[in-house]
Amino acid sequence: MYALVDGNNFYVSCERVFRPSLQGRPVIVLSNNDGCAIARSNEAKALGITMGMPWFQIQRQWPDVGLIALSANFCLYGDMSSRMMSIAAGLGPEQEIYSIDESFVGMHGMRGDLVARGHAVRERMLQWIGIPVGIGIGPTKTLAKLANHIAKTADRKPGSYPAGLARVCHLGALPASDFDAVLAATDLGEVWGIGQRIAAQLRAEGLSTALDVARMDAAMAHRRWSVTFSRTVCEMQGQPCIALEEAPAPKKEIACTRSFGQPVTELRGLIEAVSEFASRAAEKLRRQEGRAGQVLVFIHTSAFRHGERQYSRSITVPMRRPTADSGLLVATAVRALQAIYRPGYKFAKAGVMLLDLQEGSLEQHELDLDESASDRSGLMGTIDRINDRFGRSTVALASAGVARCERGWTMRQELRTPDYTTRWTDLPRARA
DNA sequence: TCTGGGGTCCTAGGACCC
DNA sequence: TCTGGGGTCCTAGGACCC
Repeated sequence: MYALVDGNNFYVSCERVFRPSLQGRPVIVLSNNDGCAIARSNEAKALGITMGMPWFQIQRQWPDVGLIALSANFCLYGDMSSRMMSIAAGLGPEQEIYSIDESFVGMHGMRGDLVARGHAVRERMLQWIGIPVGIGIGPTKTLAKLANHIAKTADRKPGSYPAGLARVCHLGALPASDFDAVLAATDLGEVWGIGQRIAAQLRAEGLSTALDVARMDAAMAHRRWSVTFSRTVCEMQGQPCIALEEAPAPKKEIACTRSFGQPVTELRGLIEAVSEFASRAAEKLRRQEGRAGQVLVFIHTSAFRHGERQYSRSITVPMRRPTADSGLLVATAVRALQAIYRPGYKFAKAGVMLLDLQEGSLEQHELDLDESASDRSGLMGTIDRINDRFGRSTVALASAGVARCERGWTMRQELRTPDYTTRWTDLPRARA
């Protein structure tokens, strides 16, 4: 058996822990640049605000409903996430951390009442960190995920499912007829692995529910769609095809990309942005002790501005040898940028990706008489430790721009809450 | 005026090889 | 009139996830 523990409206719930006045009100959390909604409280969902809806449109459509919007505070969410994961780990012997607010737990060989155990962990989560979660249990990860959806929906919309499935739902414990009835009441689009495209194709075939998917022929699903989708069908039938991954695999590519707070036309601004993105990506790379063999840089204008001239280009540059040196990666990224930059456009977004990643231990050395290319891994380690201790960009490369306030490209975050749990000066105060 | 960021996997088709 | 067969590797693009 597998369980999936998932925070309800996670980012909103994190904010509510430190601002209880947000309880019961429509609250949304906005993406970087305060661009669009990426988390919604139940009240905001009930209003009709959808995932990814642009903020300017939401303001226009719901001007007078007391809606509270907050800029995303990923420091806070990341810290709350690790607390949540350690409590979720109490559910069973194995754990996979699947995303910032979701964790699969392997419950193989566990005896006793798994539903009661789920409720106990859920209560502990509420009491210890104040985050409400839903727990789904099933014989495969896909069914656990579906059970989680049912647990949360039954909680939020009474009457949609039998009340006993709310908050903690164990699909593996249901009699066959009840199992079928619950799946028949669930849209196929809710199944993990079925996105918009496949959902539309299945509907065109006359299928509409999760039960219809569970009754498909897996071999046919492979022939007509893909192996990936045939695995989804098998998992819906209770046959595990997707393993629990306890240790996170090293990344195969690392990206740092951002939309700008304002359009950028000058090369100078783009150089600053690309320098910063490349060094952020290099930091992530060193954290997994990897080296990059290639650097990709892209820039593009905003596809949403229909009246304006559009330009979009990317370029991939190989490194002479794989490296994790910020200086080399930044210099390469800037050279790549210069090759694709064209004046006269309003650039909206840029990004750097590190590709062809390899393990640091496999480094190939070469006879090198050029001192400028000497090994600076010690220096990089020192920079990383300083920035870990004193905060991001305490030490940075000068090409990323020194006067932060003058950089027009940095993102807008006008509605950001304090870093309650990760910065001494932001600690909440308790009054007697 | 204003529309996020970071990933993975699979497939098809072309290049290339013998 | 006639023009092989089989395999691998790489890349771009699609689809999916949160």
